Amino acid sequence: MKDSPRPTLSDVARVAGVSTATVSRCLNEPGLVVQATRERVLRAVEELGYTPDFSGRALASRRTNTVGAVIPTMENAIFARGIQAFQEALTGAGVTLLVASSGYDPEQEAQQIQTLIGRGADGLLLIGAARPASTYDLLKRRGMPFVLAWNLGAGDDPFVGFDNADAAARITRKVLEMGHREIGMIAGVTAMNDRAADRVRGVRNALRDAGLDADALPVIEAPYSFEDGSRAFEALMQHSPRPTAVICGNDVLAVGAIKRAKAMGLAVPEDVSITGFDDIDIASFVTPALTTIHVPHRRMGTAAAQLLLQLIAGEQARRRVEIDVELRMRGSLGPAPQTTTG
Amino acid sequence: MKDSPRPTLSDVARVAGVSTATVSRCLNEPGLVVQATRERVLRAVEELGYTPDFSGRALASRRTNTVGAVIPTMENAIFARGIQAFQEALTGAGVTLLVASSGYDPEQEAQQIQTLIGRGADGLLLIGAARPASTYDLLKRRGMPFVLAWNLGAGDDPFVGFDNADAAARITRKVLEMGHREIGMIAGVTAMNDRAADRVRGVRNALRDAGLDADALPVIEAPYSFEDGSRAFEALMQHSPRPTAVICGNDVLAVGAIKRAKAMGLAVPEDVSITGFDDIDIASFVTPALTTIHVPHRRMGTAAAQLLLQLIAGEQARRRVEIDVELRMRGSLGPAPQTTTG
DNA sequence: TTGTAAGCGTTATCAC
DNA sequence: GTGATAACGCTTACAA
Repeated sequence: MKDSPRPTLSDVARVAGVSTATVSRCLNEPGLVVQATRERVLRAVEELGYTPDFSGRALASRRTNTVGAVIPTMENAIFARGIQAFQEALTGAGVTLLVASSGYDPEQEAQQIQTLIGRGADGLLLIGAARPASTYDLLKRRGMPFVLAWNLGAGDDPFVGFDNADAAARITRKVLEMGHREIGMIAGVTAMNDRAADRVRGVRNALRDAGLDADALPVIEAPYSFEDGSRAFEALMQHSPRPTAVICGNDVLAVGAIKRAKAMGLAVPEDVSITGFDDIDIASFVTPALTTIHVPHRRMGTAAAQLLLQLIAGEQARRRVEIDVELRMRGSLGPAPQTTTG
Repeated sequence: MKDSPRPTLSDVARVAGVSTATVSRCLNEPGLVVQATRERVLRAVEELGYTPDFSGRALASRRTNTVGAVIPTMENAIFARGIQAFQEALTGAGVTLLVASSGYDPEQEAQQIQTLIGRGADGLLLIGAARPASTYDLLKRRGMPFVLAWNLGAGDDPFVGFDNADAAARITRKVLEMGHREIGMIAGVTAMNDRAADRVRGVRNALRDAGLDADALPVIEAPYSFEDGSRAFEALMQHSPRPTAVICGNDVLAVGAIKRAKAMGLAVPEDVSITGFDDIDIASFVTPALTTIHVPHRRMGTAAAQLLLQLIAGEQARRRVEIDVELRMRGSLGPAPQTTTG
């Protein structure tokens, strides 16, 4: 069990008594090689434990069969799900996925994109649409196929996503419809996150459309954790007048809010309604279950893979794929309580 | 904004009016090049938007500064967290991470390992210790540094993990200490998952040590989802005698179990106690909060990165890093109810 | 059907 | 300090 150096194509060729070209053909186009030779070669491959070297292959063939994805973080359940599905779809097509994470930092994202290009990625998956023009320039100068996901793309950039602002407006209209007028929002951190920012914008739009003062909406931003959702909720309840409904930028914040509401002795939804966004597993498991926007993250990942593969293959494809999201009405949103001050 | 082919080292060399060797030096050992030349070269790099080609570099230098990780799935929160930390630590050291997922299938894992070796990974992170001997052979024949995580390694294989069986035994002893004698278990799927299997074994060991019949322990296996935890709980409650405590193989199953218990009109922990494992965020957020085993997933990921980097560098290192896990006593585990038939 | 040989983009060893 | 030039492991015309 000693450290043998990695065997190369020529090692295999020597052992099998053929040329390197034949070995290469056996591995890539077995049909071009006669059975007897093929068996001899494969036996040598087996014996030496040969694995093709990716760099050599990529360099010679100018193809990598690789795509890259730059996501903000794996610790967000929605990306974990979506990327898992994205990967499964790629694997099915014989393509390898390289994942990098940017920590929501556009500079890091640009850096990671450079790295992935350097690694020969045939195409890229990126999250959201907001990034420096320089990053788009880079992509386009290189003719690098890319797909944006989890949001709509601007211009004619290819995307597989949905309108975060519109969805947020939809859930807000529902809240208004239930009679709420004192509304607060717990948003995800909007800096460098167009999805979070769009959701805030959507809520404001809906308020404005209903003739309310959108600027008066109290918004507290919070990182993606139950605990931060809880804290933000408590802070929001200090606002006067106290909100009867709290719209959250994602389900994790909403679950945190529900928990704190209960701890504060507020009944949900009798005293205060709470809504989420994303419809991750826990949304239907929390009590009361969360009224939220259902986003089919896995389906989005799969569709993104399909589009990206088509773009890479240079096939004709619908470049702008809008994914349907749905309002899921559950127990956490109820009618506004009767005001006692009438 | 047209598709320019990727510029190469010689393009830069030509534009800067120097040799490719000089350009290479500018990028890798700037100290070896005089300032004036360096500036000229860097300007050319900038102008052309040159990015080094990874394959060419890897081929020539026989180094990749890349490590690979093969995890079962990104959809499990504990891996998402641990891998995120692993990646951050690597990035800090200038090393790129390639992530692949195996779907808990040892054959796919072996396949992914081959791919990562082919891509020139300098080292690998693998989850758990149970895999075919052939996989270990492959690794060792190649002299490929690797680190196992989330479990102890056998022999002197390097690992950063903890004793799943021991931890499960610990929580079981606590359950026994609270007076429970009718115990049931909801386990993760144990096929091809040594962590899940070890946890079942640990529970049985503790029962045996307490003089109970370990073989009589009702165990239901369930996939990693709230819903499956719920279903398994309901099934387990049909068992006679009905368990007064249900030990779950992970927090997700436990949260599912708690929810169903409430829906069945059983108070937790008054009527039935429920415990988890992992201590993911939701464990402290569910009501009642989950008694569970706290595993520092991020710390494990960071430590795994450190060990792997040391092994790759050929440095002396403690190869067997056991991570401390702790029993977190919370509301979901209470004293056994008094038997009415006693 | 198989072999020969010319690259692919980089690094690294020599000279100069 | 800088420039030729030979690898690195593989694919792919083109020849045989």
